Amino acid sequence: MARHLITSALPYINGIKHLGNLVGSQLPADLYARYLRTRGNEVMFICATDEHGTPAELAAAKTGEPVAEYCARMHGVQTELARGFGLSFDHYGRSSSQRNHALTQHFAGRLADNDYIREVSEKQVYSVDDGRFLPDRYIEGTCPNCGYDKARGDQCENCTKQLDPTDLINPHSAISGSTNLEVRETKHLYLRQSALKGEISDWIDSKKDWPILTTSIARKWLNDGDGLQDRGITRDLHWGIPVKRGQQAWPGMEGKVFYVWFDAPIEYIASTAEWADAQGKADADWRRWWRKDEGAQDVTYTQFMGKDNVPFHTLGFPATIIGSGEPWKLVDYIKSFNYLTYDGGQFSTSQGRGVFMDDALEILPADYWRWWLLSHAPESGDSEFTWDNFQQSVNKDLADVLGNFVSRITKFCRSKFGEVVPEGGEYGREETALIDTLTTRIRAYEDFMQAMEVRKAAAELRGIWVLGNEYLQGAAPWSTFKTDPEKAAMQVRLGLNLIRLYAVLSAPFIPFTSDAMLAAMQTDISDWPDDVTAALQALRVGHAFIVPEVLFAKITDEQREEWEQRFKGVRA
RNA sequence: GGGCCUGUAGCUCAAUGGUUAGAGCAGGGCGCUCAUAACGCCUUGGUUGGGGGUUCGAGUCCCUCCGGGCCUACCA
Repeated sequence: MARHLITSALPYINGIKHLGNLVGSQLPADLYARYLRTRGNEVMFICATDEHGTPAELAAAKTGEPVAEYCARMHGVQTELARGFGLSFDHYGRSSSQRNHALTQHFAGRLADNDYIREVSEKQVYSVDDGRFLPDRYIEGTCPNCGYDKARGDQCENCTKQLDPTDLINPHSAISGSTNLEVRETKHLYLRQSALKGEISDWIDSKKDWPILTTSIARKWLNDGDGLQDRGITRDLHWGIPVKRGQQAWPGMEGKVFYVWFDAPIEYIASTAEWADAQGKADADWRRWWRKDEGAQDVTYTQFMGKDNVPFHTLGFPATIIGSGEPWKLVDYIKSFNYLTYDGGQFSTSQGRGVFMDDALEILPADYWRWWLLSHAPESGDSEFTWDNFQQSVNKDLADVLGNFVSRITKFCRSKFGEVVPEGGEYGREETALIDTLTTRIRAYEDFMQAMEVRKAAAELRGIWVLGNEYLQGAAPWSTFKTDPEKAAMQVRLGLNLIRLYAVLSAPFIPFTSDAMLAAMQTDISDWPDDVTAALQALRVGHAFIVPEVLFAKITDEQREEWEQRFKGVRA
């Protein structure tokens, strides 16, 4: 039994995530975790909310809540939504946890001890009226290059010129509008990534099987310009992990916190510790997933993330781990995704554009979304969500191919034999042919799942569903019943067993429906079909079942049009 | 500006440099009547964005042009 550690990129705390966020990390990670579990592996699937940084403080200020309360509340909201989508985290932690405080401070201390930290004194813009230093992008003004009056301090969106905040004409705070800005001197810690460039570069080069998207982004950062740059890992904010050197005070760093991108990946580890705490387990129980000297040497660690997260996971976090000089587990495989776009534009949390997780669950069950998103996962390039495509795909795949298959065989059985697996008849040529084809396709499905080829796995699974309809059409029990009822019984028995088989195979994609299918078949036998012939005999003669409700109601044209209108603009 | 990704049927996508570029959906025809007007079979549909080059052979490699997207280090 292999051991698999799986992490999904941490969703940021400042609001409800949209479908693009979901499909870029949490959902495919869940697919993989569920698959590996059902294949008998020991799995630790970890996620958490990412709670620090300026946007969290501003979001809290907007609602009038203290930031700690805001984060606690939003963590609760996101936890419920994760549950609603069937995300099977072993633990959904918080980057603001005490575990993460201690670990982040520990890593900083180790990095300092190993001379991978340097102090840098720099000048930053301070907004007197806001009472805070402003990140470059929170300063607005007129672009000196093109005259655009809403240029940001890091870049002008209009002419794309890169800017320094001090370049702006009439600079003002993007938060309050205040022009009462001054440049102040402040001191920060930098992680000397440049000193680790060689090691990180060699490590990336050794990953021959990683997606091009992952390695090309990493190489770009490693080799662009002067190569990998040192990175500031502290900020002048109130909300965050106080800068400490291990458990010691860090002279000169009083009142400062670690940069959110320094502590967020460490939360993968901390969240596993939170899991142990929540389960009443010992430290050794989480450390065996992370410390190669305490049991993690045989762990396979896979990370899932959108492409925007790749630099921090290929460079920053590995630099932290390598630089610590301690035997923490480095990631073995990074599965990265492009973006899902919405009707030709971008999904946007800040602009409220697109479909958000709460809206999605309000209008349709989770499995509709899981199936569409995973079968259209943006693996080779950005992919687009349109209501038309969504309606067509879901109706065809789920309602017609799978749902209707379950419906037709259970209802036929009920009308001819009752709600019980019928007796009689033996397999003939058609049945052995079906089993051969099923076996071939299930093995292909396993390969795609193992390789995290999400779309191909979905297509293969769909193909397996189709085999059921093909079989029924050829076998035609409604015909054979008239001349050879025993043969019809055998055909129906096989059909009913296919439902159970499909429930098991489909569980990683559509777990709720899978449960409903098993419930209808009144069985909890969910072993993986290593032997298809045996798997198709799980429901024995005389076993009672229930004809289930329609598994997937179709999306009507009226619904599609209504949703198209409803989600057209921006939401408040 | 620089870098990376991408462009294949009406749509969404496949195709270690190697038969005649394949699937699903949509469209057309036939069949079936168990089923959510569902299912099955057959079928139409391509100058692989344009142009050059390398090769016995290019969707695939090289050059160039055009279109789309992303990143470019203080948002996360």
